[in-house]
Amino acid sequence: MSQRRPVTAQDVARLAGVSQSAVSRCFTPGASAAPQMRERVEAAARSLGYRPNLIARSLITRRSRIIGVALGYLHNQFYPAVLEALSEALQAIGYQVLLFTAPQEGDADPRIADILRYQVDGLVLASASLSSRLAAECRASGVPVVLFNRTTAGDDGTESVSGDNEAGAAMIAAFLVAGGHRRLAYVAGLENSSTNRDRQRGFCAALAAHGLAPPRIVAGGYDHTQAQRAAALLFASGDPPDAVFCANDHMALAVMDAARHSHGLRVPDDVSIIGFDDTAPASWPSFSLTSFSQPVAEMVAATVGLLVARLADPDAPARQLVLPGALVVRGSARLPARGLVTEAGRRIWRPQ
Amino acid sequence: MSQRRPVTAQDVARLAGVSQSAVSRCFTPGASAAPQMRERVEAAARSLGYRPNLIARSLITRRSRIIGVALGYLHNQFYPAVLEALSEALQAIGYQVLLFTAPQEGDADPRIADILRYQVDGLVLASASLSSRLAAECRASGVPVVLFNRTTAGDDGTESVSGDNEAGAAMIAAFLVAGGHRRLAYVAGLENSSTNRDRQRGFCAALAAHGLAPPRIVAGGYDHTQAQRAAALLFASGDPPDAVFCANDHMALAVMDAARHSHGLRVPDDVSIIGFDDTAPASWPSFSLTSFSQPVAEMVAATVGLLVARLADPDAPARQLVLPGALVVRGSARLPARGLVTEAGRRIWRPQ
DNA sequence: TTGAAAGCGGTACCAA
DNA sequence: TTGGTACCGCTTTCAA
Repeated sequence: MSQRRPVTAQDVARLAGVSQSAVSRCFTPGASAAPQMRERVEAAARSLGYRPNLIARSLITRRSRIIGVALGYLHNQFYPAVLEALSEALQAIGYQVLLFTAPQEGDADPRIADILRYQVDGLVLASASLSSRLAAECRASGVPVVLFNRTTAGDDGTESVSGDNEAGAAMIAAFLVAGGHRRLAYVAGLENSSTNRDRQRGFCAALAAHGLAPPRIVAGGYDHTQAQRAAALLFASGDPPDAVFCANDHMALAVMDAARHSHGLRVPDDVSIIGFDDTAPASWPSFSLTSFSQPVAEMVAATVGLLVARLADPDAPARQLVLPGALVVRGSARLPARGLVTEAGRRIWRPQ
Repeated sequence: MSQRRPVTAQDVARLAGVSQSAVSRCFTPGASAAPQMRERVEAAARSLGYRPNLIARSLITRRSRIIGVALGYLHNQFYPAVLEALSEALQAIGYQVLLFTAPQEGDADPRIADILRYQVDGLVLASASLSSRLAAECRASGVPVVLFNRTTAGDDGTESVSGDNEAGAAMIAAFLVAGGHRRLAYVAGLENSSTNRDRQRGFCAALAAHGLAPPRIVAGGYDHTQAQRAAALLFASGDPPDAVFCANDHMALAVMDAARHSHGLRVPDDVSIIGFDDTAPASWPSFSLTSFSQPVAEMVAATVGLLVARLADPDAPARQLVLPGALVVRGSARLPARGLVTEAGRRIWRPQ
């Protein structure tokens, strides 16, 4: 029998012969209620199929137990992995994820402003296409915001959790130089993203520090198709690179495929390719991609930690967390003579 | 200035010098309000940064404009693609997605029962690990439920949208037979899933219809690692198959990688491999996987359509939609002599 | 067209 | 420990 009118606490109260407040108390963890009454109420609730209405509850408690999560491009496997981990972690402490997908291009701000009307208890912004202004706006309205895998340009007090993009990219540069490469290229991610800015800066600065010329830079937009075009630009040119650092794995896989199948190059014999993120496909034998690993589990845990802390104390100082990663060495780039170590089952590079 | 107390319609009313109900009307699409008042209210709302509280609204309208979406394993690229499309489609008509990730193993029912307390307007269940009992329970509580990429065992009246798993698998069998294969294997998905049941049944029945022996069946659990083990079982055996149908792409990629890199086999010269779903990586040159394409866009549109229809009329008859797909032919399986056609830029197989 | 008032389904305070 | 009651922020009659 499909019941049209949902069962309310009032219905349960009537059936159990108690007041509605008593019913409420029976469903409130540390509230006072006599065992016998609690039993009667629970029996009534069970028989009616009563489920407390969380919407009504949050109206008064001013806590929805919902965290908004804004994501962009789910084709890059990094994000599904993040989303799954984040959702699991939040569910484990009694929160649900209200998902918000932002188009890769264009202004997603007006649409995400909507999410605030749902009274989310917090917000995780993991899309580069969301402006920093939006983040500031959310903070102004009192909603804790954590930027994930991105930072704001000026340190405007928005909390963030990210990997060490600059150090990672610098390590990749050092690794390639140690491997004897001299003609380097960088396939860039989204121009306006903080991750791309930091990775590019770290890579270029490290190359300069090693006395090398700046890398050739081609746009990849963190996009698979665009990265294929970038590969064509690089490999069909008169002076092809001997190593390519791609700003993320998603593009690196495209570049590797193009190198091998469109340009007849051997990897790493003819060209070394390195990615960033260390997503699952990087370890697949077809790719065996050397990549800088972002510590997804730790980043997610840190994000949840920041959220929880701020929920408990809205005036806690905002922190910008940068979590260290590791260069996971596989077969897509020529190996340097030294510095390779095995740690926790992964082969990583640790110079000196 | 971070405002602790959120702005309410009452605040706006006071500032604009009108009643609170008037403010409400100004934010209700087809409500009556004099242009001049509307202007005053909008100005006041703007200056205060007022955002109608959707939680409060849904308490009275009994519509949350939230759709719950339950997903399992996001490592299989099929699901991120579905989630993105679903979220976009729902956002476009003013709904948000409340995400629910179910562990691949174990009983996720108790945790998802929670989602009902959020008063979702509808539910999309796209995880095999959710019981049909749960679906029935949701329906009983009056929440429209659509099963996505799965069906219930008995036709118990739960709506569903799926690809034509049986016909697709049968077509794959016919394709392999036409390609001259005789020693077939099937890498199975989750044992208790409807998709696996249908694909296995379709494959086996078609083989039998062609007078072939039943395929060798090994368990893959829709999991990448398990599929690698399945490949080892198949290729290291005394009588390796000359063609393997994997119940989804995610496993097919693992099997292909194992075939090539662990067992020294050439694809498709030594063994043909076919998948199901036609996810993005299938078209990557490294794999060039022949796969039965599930029409994700159409499936998502149909799902949203069912939801909307049922929201409008809860008593509409429940429908089980099965959407046709196509066998997208690439390079991972030997080609039959005839039946290959190009359609909308895809090479597909259409026997007679 | 506008405002007053009655809820929506709960929580939380109060006095009993 | 219990029940009564005043809200939470909004929508929706109903009169004016």
